[in-house]
Amino acid sequence: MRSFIDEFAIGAFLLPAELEMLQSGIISKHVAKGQVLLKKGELYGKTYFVKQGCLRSYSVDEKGKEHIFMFAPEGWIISANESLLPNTPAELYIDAIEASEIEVFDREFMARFEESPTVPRPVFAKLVKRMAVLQRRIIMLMSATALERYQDFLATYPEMAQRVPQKMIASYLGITPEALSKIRRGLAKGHH
Amino acid sequence: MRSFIDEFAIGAFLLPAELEMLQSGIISKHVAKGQVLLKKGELYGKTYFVKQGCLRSYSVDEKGKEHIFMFAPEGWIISANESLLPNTPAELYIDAIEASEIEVFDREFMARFEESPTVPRPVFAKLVKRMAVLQRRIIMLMSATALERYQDFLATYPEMAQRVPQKMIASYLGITPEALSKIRRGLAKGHH
DNA sequence: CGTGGAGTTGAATACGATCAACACCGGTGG
DNA sequence: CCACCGGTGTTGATCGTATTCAACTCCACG
Repeated sequence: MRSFIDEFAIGAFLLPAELEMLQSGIISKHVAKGQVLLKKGELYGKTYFVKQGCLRSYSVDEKGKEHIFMFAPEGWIISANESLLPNTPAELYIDAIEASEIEVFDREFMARFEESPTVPRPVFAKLVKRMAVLQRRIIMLMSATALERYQDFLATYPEMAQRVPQKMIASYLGITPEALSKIRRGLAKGHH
Repeated sequence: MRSFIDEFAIGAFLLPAELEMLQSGIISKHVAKGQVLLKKGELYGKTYFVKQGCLRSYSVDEKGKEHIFMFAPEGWIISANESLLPNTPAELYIDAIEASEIEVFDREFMARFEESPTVPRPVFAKLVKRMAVLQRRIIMLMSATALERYQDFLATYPEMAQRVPQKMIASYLGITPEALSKIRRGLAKGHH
């Protein structure tokens, strides 16, 4: 169960004193399944690193329907506004879909992070990788059918299909649970 | 017509010698309307800064249909794989939809950039802002109708609606030109 | 001029949403 | 231990939105 500091090799960029100060801004905690960590509109949107378990971020539209923006299993970072900017209200909800061990980067931590005139490359690299994921998702949403998106999801995140309930996969794919059920039926039939 | 160096105040982070070296890796050039700058699959995907004019990046699906990933008017940076990683094949096409003045960051520039253990905060901040744009787009694609997405596009990029042909807006919204035409008719009728 | 791309319109179609009903567990409490 | 319950997933009927295909207009540009 690696910590954020381990995962990003942040230590290598800092003096021991700086490292300790940074660590003091990171709070480890346990969250129960279903626990809501952040609600849309909250200020000082915290950022979370998942050591164990799985979080998700999602929006809720006018009709009360949830749309999952991302899943965050072990090793992932998740925040409520993809902008890590301070004082901007969260755009998403975040909750735990499994009992999880997480690290919380609080307001002071983010502020300290903001002050630095440069950003460690591993952090930048992680962001860049995530951009690629989002880009791919947009292209898929624009050009692929629900079936194709589901197959792509299975190929890209085989483990998630086991871990999360089907209705959440549907929510992530941008379709209804009923539609996903029918797609799966079609796959089962057509396969032999 | 600001340059990349101006726009991101990169100069403030560097010694004069470093700055000059950096500038030597940036090539200014003029591209004609319709000119293709980068094709999907090319290695060493270059990155472009738009001083004047407008570029776009897009994918082409199996049926030959184009899907516009982003427009890049003045002051924007655009690249073919959102990952600025070296040696990864471009995932998108890039071309000029207007005659444009651009700055090209070539392979050496990117390599030099990659070597640095840290990233200037303005560059990071720009990336973070773009993430927020992509996040919003994904939520819209999943939860909003074509009409809502069009209205959101008009509100968010009022100038683009004037500059680019309608079929490209449709392509950006993830719908067909016919569908957009009908949506516009509906708006015109319903409005008085 | 005339030609081709852009936009519009209409008819037929397809894909996914909605609504409603039901089967299938996995608890929880009697 | 069993009965009940709520949540998850399935199925079918119907509806709506956007696609596809084809025809036509209108310019911009050669």
